[in-house]
Amino acid sequence: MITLFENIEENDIKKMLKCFDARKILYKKERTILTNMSNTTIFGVILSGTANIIRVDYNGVRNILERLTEGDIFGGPLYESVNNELSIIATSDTEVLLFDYHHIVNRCRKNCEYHSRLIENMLQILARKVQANNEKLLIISKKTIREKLLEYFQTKARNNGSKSFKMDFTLTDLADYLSIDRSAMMREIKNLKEDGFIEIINKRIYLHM
Amino acid sequence: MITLFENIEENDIKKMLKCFDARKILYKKERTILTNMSNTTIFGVILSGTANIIRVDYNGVRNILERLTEGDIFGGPLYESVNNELSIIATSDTEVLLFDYHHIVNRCRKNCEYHSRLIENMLQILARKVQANNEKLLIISKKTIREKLLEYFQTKARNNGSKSFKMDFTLTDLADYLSIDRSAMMREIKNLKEDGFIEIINKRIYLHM
DNA sequence: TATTAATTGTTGCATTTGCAACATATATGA
DNA sequence: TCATATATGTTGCAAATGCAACAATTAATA
Repeated sequence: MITLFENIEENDIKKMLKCFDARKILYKKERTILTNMSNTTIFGVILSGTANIIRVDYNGVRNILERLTEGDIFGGPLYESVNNELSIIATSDTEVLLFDYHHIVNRCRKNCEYHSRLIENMLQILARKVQANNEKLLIISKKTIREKLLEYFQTKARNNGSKSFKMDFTLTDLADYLSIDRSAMMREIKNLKEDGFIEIINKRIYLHM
Repeated sequence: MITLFENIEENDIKKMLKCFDARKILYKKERTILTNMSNTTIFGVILSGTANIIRVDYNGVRNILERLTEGDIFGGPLYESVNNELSIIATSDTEVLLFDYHHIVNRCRKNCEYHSRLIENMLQILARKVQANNEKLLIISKKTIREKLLEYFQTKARNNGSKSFKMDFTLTDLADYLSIDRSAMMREIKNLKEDGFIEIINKRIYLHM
């Protein structure tokens, strides 16, 4: 899986980060990495750890938009025209690299050769993000909770090249990720078990279909 | 709005398209531009016209994933791991340019200078697509039909820099876009009107909030 | 290890939604 | 222009969902 600095010399990376005025920051679990991202060009890369992009609306309803892990990118330009309710929250101790998005898109005067490589990496990462977004759209576009769960489970299993996968969400978070009521989801998971579609053995879900 | 060949000389574009073995094809309204995209690297640009990316599942439920207009890109690599139920359908007479995605990512031996420009344009387009995807995710992540409609209307109006916007979907298509039942949506639109939230005057929606 | 916090599991009930089946209006094409 | 197709609008009803409130289990931490 390509990362932003793939195939760039250690030395060149250092130079670039200096040129970008990049800051490496460690966020403790539960801390807010970014909020109110619209109209900023701040941009980040997860170096280690995990984070969630969440929306909490005026009713206090929490929605997990996306789950970020090592190598993932985030920041203003990707949510530009989007409203101001988004935050990025560390879900474990998480190290991020922050800098201004313009440094990626606009070459500086020096026009370093490795900048081309950076842009190519960025392109790949964005293509992957589009893909992931489309996957999620297809999941939550399903009408019923049952179908959403099945589509989610199948997608996870497929990406795992298997008929099973390890849950990386708590069930509470999964409900917020799928934008459904938790208790209704529990009810449906129970149904899926009873109907023999799935089996859950300590945090691993097995698909029988 | 950046297009794929922005800032590339007319002549260079011609050379590139030859090198890419690109085909320009006209699809009549309602014709299928692509289906079964997973595991292909076929890639396209809309030159003129409009198209929808749709999913029709085993129950015959139609879902409009995305609406494509001039300058938009589409194709295998963006839906790679996604299932095989997707199709791209022309919604008006539509001219597209088709070629293999590899030509974008992998520079050929000639290593033409304008290829860098192409990749930078592609990066911008992808970033915009990520943004658009996130917008849609935030809309359909709302739990109720009422909230989905309001979020959709507000997003459209905001992108229009206004308190109103022109509908570019039929209501039937809007329901498929938002993944909700059409009749239930009509009911809710009626409620929104009665509650004074919106007003619809021939295909233009005015927000009063 | 004891205490507290968080997660999982369950249920009744009101509300929302989807579905089916219409009527009406508007658009399209022979 | 007439006939047909498509889009809009409406309703009753069954099914699915969200909400609230709770118990039981598991995890976190003082």
